[in-house]
Amino acid sequence: MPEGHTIHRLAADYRERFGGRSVRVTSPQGKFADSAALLDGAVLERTEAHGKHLFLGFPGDEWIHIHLGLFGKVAFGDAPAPPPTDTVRLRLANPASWVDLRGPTACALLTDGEKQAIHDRLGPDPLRPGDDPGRAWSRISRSRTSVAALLMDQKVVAGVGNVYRAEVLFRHGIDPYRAGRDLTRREWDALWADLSVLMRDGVRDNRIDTVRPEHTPEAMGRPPRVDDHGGEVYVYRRARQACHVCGGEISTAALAARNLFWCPDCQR
DNA sequence: AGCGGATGTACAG
DNA sequence: TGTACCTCCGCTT
Repeated sequence: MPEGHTIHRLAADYRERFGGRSVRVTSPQGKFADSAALLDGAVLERTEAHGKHLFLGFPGDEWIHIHLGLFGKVAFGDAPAPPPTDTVRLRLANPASWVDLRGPTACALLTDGEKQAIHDRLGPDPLRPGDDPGRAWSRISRSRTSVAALLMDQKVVAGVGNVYRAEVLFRHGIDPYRAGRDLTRREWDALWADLSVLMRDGVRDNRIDTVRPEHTPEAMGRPPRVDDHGGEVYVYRRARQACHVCGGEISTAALAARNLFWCPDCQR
């Protein structure tokens, strides 16, 4: 699940169910138990997302910093909460709702300064209003690194993961191995604008859909595809299958320990 | 029962 | 560049 859209959605969901009220804070698994005890009963004042980082704000400029990593999961529900299992790192509960966090890469109590340090090392986020794509461009335009690697670098752009990377490069016909400095400003601005729209849709729908209406199975006269990850996409995890647009074979390769997917015919 | 992956990051060298 | 870490699920035996 977790690319930036998931985290922004979580920030909104935590706010809606728990914001502005006192919350019970526990760590059934124990790894966050000391901090949970400090916060138990405090009011959740605000929530915030930057890229894949989630921040839950409590009085005194104290923040729970959550990063889901690859495996982290969050589950919300209506009261009464079920008995927690021993993998629940963090549970929030109030009379109406509960939410469990499992398997995060990070769940820690931070000061305002420590939180600021995280913001400072992240690039602009297409989902944060006012974030400046020019900051990303200044790095991209000077880099010999591939645009595929740059899009995954959270210091360059915050929130893009393996699915949005593959999909946005396909939608713009860009070869993932092209060097950042060989991108034009126009191409970058178009990528950024597209990411903003795609990820905003992702927040709304809680899934990633990137296929334009004219390329859906219905529009192309194909059988509806069997969907194995929750959204309709052009290339992500479609290795050796037929491209929705040109019919050619989708390629895959390992790039920095992640699987890259692209259509060599459509992306040059 | 046991394995291999997975929308991620950090650190060692 | 490799490896460790977090958890769950679906596949194979």
